[in-house]
Amino acid sequence: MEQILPHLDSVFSIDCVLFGFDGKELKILLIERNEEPFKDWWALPGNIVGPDESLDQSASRILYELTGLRGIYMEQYYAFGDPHRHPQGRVITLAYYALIRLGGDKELRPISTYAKRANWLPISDLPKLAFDHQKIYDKGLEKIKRRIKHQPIAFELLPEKFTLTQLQHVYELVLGKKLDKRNFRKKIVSFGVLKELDEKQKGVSYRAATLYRFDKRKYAKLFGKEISF
Amino acid sequence: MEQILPHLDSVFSIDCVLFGFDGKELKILLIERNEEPFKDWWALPGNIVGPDESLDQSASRILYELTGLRGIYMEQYYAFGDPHRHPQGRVITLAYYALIRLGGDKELRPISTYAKRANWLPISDLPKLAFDHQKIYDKGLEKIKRRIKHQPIAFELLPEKFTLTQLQHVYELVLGKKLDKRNFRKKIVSFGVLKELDEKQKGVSYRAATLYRFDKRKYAKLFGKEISF
DNA sequence: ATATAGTGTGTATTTTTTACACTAAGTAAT
DNA sequence: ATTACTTAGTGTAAAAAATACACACTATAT
Repeated sequence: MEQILPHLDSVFSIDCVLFGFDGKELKILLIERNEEPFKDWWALPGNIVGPDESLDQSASRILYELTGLRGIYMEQYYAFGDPHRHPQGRVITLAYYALIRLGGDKELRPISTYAKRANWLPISDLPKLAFDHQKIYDKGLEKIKRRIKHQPIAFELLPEKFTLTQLQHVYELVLGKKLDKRNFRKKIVSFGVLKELDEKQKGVSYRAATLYRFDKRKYAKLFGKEISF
Repeated sequence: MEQILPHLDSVFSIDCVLFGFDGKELKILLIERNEEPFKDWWALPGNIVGPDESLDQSASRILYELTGLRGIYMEQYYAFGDPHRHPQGRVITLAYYALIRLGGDKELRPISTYAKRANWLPISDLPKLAFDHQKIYDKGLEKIKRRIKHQPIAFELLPEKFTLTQLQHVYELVLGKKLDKRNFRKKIVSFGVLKELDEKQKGVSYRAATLYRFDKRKYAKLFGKEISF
């Protein structure tokens, strides 16, 4: 950390807080750095914005390179630019978040060349993070807490077909509090973005719950409108 | 516009959407550019971030240089970085907004060296703006519309002492719709951030309204909590 | 058949939101 | 001093939304 490092010209990067849900816990994707500075530390995946990329494009590319995923709802939420946040020079980083369903059908291939490894770690037990990444993560969590109350983004964390209990679980994890089952169902159904399927959950050793799908058409109409949790 | 301009290295700037309220209209501060590109166009006031400035510091400095104001609530709300948004090179700009009371006690001195002049123009009748500034402004307006519903920021647009009617007027302008007087008063008072003064409005040719002040201590307690309009 | 574990449902109460109209107070003009 | 004018300031009833709360059902495993 204290060794002499080359100076960089002013550059901008994008760091992603990828929230993932595996059915049980909320996790974020972290990489273990293989290079100075902060060698061997855990850090948010991120990269430099290319000279001819738009910011959103760049974020999508970075997400793709790190996870193999495409078509994920991502949103820029803040710029971090403390002059000393990066020891090698002035690097302003734009923070994006994404919500991702883990496990199940598609496997992720979080391969990044500049990292020793990548891993989904539960947010309940995060290691110390490189740079100001703790701050970036904190603000990201705060953002989705706020946003999940007003916009239907929770579905992004779930597989295509899900049960209402799973959906409630997501809300409870993100908001950090228990919700009443009956009231939750009443409300979420009243938004009208869920489609009840003729299908039941499988592989459980108890009464199987009805599966729901997220209705994109109705979602499109609702988007922009205020909903409230 | 089509002449050859020097190429800039990657840089970041800050552009401010300064919303001002003069008692009647919502306005924003614009400057008329005196240099290429977009010479003679109206543009949002903005500037390059200095090498040793934090972003918020930089935003405060820029606001100060452009208006002479200090201690104004400002917030970064988005980064705009289309690769071709600036004809001279890749310039990512961080958008900040501020809410400002116009007229009254302190006069603004919106002096900027690189501009022919600066002017507060009503948002109901804006000229064509340079660069992607229309987009930046649009998103800023959208942001404060959303924020004014959930956080007590409307006061920033009013003088220290104000009437409830004035406050309602601000809400109506920002939200773009009429509100019911009685319901508005009930609600705004119930938030508990207003202090009723023993003082009346002066200089009006009708019954003078009671003045209110914004109670900063209660505000501090409320801040972070959700309120809802 | 029985134990187990999660599913799925309704109602009464409280709180919040909405809709709505007149009197009071001060100023200006005559 | 009367009158006209303009905005301030107030309450209630109805509707809608949020909350609190408990038990029977169903599928599986043993």
